[in-house]
Amino acid sequence: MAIETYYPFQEAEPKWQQKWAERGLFRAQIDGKRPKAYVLEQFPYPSGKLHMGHVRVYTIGDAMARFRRMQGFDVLHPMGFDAFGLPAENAAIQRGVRPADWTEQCIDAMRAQLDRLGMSYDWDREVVTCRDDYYRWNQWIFIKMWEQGLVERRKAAVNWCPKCQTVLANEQVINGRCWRHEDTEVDVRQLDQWFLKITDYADELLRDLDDKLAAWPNLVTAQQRNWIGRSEGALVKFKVKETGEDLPIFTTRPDTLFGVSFMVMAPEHPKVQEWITGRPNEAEVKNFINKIVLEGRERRTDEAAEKEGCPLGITAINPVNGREVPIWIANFVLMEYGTGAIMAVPAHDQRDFEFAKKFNIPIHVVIEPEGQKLDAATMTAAYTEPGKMVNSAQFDGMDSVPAKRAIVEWLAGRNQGEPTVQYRLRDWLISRQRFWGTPIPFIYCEHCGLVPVSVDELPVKLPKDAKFGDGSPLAGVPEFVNVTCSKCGGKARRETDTMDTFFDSSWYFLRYCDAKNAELPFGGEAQSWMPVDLYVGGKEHAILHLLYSRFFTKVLRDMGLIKLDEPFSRLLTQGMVLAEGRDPRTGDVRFFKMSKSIGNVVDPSEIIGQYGADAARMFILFAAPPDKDLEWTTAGVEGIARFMNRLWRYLQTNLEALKKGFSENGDVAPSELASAEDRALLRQVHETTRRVTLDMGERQQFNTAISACMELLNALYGWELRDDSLARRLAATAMSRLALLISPFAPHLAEEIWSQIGAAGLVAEQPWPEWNQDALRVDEIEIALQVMGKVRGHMMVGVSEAEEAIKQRALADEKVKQFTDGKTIRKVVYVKNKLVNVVAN
RNA sequence: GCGGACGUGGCGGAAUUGGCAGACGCGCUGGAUUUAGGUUCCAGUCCCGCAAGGGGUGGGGGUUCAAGUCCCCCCGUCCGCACCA
Repeated sequence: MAIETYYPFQEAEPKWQQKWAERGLFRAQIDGKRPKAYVLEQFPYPSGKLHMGHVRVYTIGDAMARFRRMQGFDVLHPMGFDAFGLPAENAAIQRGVRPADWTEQCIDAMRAQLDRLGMSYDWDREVVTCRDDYYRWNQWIFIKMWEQGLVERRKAAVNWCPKCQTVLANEQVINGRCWRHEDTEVDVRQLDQWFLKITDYADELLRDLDDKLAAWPNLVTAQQRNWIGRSEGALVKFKVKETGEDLPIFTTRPDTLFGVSFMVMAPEHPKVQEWITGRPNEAEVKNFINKIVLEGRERRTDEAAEKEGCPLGITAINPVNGREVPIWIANFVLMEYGTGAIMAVPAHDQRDFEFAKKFNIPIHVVIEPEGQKLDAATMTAAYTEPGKMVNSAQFDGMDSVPAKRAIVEWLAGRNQGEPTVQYRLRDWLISRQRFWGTPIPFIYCEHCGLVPVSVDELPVKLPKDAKFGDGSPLAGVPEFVNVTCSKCGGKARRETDTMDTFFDSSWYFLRYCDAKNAELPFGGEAQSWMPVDLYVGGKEHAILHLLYSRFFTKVLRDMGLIKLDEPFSRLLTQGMVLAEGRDPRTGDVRFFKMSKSIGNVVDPSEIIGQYGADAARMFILFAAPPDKDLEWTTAGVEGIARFMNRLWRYLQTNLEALKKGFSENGDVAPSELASAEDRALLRQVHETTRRVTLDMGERQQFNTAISACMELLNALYGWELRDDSLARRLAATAMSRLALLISPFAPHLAEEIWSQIGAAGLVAEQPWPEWNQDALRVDEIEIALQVMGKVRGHMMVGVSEAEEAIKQRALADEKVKQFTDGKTIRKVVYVKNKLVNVVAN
């Protein structure tokens, strides 16, 4: 009769969690003698409840942290909370609770859940961004940035989310909609706002992607490259005939300059208003501008949108040939990019071509494909490829590619243009008209104007209460707003905008290194711990958090706070957790991202209650490689629980033998074993050790590491545990090894096995096991016998057997003979320890 | 359109450098234990075939003694950006 034995995780898990805490095993210390490993997962927003996605990131990070600790690294594995943000304000509106109280409650609940999962954090370093011992350093950094000229307050066209009731950074607008409200289009408003000059670092942010972040996933570096959008070209000055002023434009195609047949300015271009004022068509132009602006940016930037334009009735003079061309305004030219004005070459740019056709503007061909003539009258599309220059004066006959440079040099010599680089990246709009964020430490003095708060007056604390609902909550708190100027003592008004919460998360990884520093945001300890060796987080931050953090690191470096170019040497972007659900539209059953609307959310607490934290952790690591999406299935979790119980049952069934074996003389050495079965098992113990070590350390493939452990257990079940000392010791070697190897994934079960078998101390403080090359060695190995690349049989060979002898034996093999019969042997290939391939025809 | 990732059994996924495709797990089939169900254990499970054998990693070509892996051309899926001059 089968023994009904189950691993009692309900008792075991809290017991070991308490022991780890008592021993302070996860407190990070660095002595410089041992290698360090900074393992970090993106900290959560404290919503009050962990979801499966959290469990996945934190399990991956914890497995790595535990592994590195056992390997003898000094490990920093901290946790904290990204605690500023709108949900706390919504809670204030809906339930009348203070954002601070609500947030702190949520933090307590989430910390408890993380502990229940057995996460090995150094809680002494906890960082909570909404506490003033953290956000005061946001303010400090902000003022230092101001001093460095990296902060600007200026009027600009900015994105406004009507739901958030605040402005957003460009990175937070997705297809014209708010990143938190997919259903909400953002408006464009002209407002005075605070910007961080991330564009000053555009070039370095781009360059370092190539070499310093070679270990990052391509997906992320490619997205960042795309976002920064470097583009080389030239600035060319056209002269406006009617006013004598310059109209500078940016182009990547100076080789097409001789083909310019019109110019286009963005409708918002400030010069437009100026130049048309008092002209006969003033009203017409203004009507057009209004129409375009009212359409909204999203409609306007849709590629499918019809090209619309309006001539200004003024002319520009082409610096290369003196040709006079009309200036238009049109919906497809954006004020934010380049100079807000372009030269249009319909023959060689598809947009310009469509526009010219629509409005009957001449087309001048200036580049032709090798050996071919282009006729402007019959062209149906722009020719955008390189080719031979024509109709371009002294440049005729040149290849268009080198001609770019030649033309720019020629222009530069006459002071009419210069080579230049444009970026798509915009400065980071950092101010928010919200309450629950870091107050921007500035005041507006009636006499002195904009004055930064002096750093020794920090923090500028948030008031406890405010009125939520309408407009900026801080503006409605007079005690907060009304101040005296620190310079002149006169009446002043405090800035009521707060910082984008991405400011908070752009440097929290540095604060963990020195979390209690009261003098500086962080000190020298950061130099010892940084960079983060493994950063685990979601792909959704590919540009946003990850770009901002890179920017901050470079800024803080240039302020002299740390010597460091990049914060995260290795990045692991984990996939989503999916579960089966029914498509609300088609009714199909398939896997979806867990969501309330589909009703396929699996609550981690329920899983922990039913199967235990270890089963949840192990399933998550086993079901898919970390960077891929994971399909959550109950059957899969049960499969893992079954493995854990099988392991447990082996221990219980053979407990006396294992305890005895463990107490007798330690691990078995290869030289002690005679029988082939024993040697095979010991070899597998070491082979498993090797595989798990490499899968974890080199490849971060936890799924295959766990498979290897399963195979070892299967082998142990298939091996006969005899009633003798050697066999007992071998079984104990295998069992104790399994405890060590699974401990990064299932730390509680590992401790329970370790203690039951009679081992001293905690698994969490054991050194990681090493594999023994002697144990891996074999005398004989089975190789494949192939004829013409097809496997026809197998054969045992001695590891030191001569190649020639092996080939002869292979040729003499019955199966091989059967397939080579009547054919000529052309060649015999031997691959050591793998196969013999006979080529015969 | 540009950029990135990917395509292997019924399913999740394995396969360091080109070297026995399908490890491990789920599911399924048969059997044992059990009053029964569950649990547990044993055997099987890429496809065709009674077998010998043949076919097989999205499709088509190529290199090679040997290709899931390398090269070329297609097809498809997913993700990001998108009138950026």
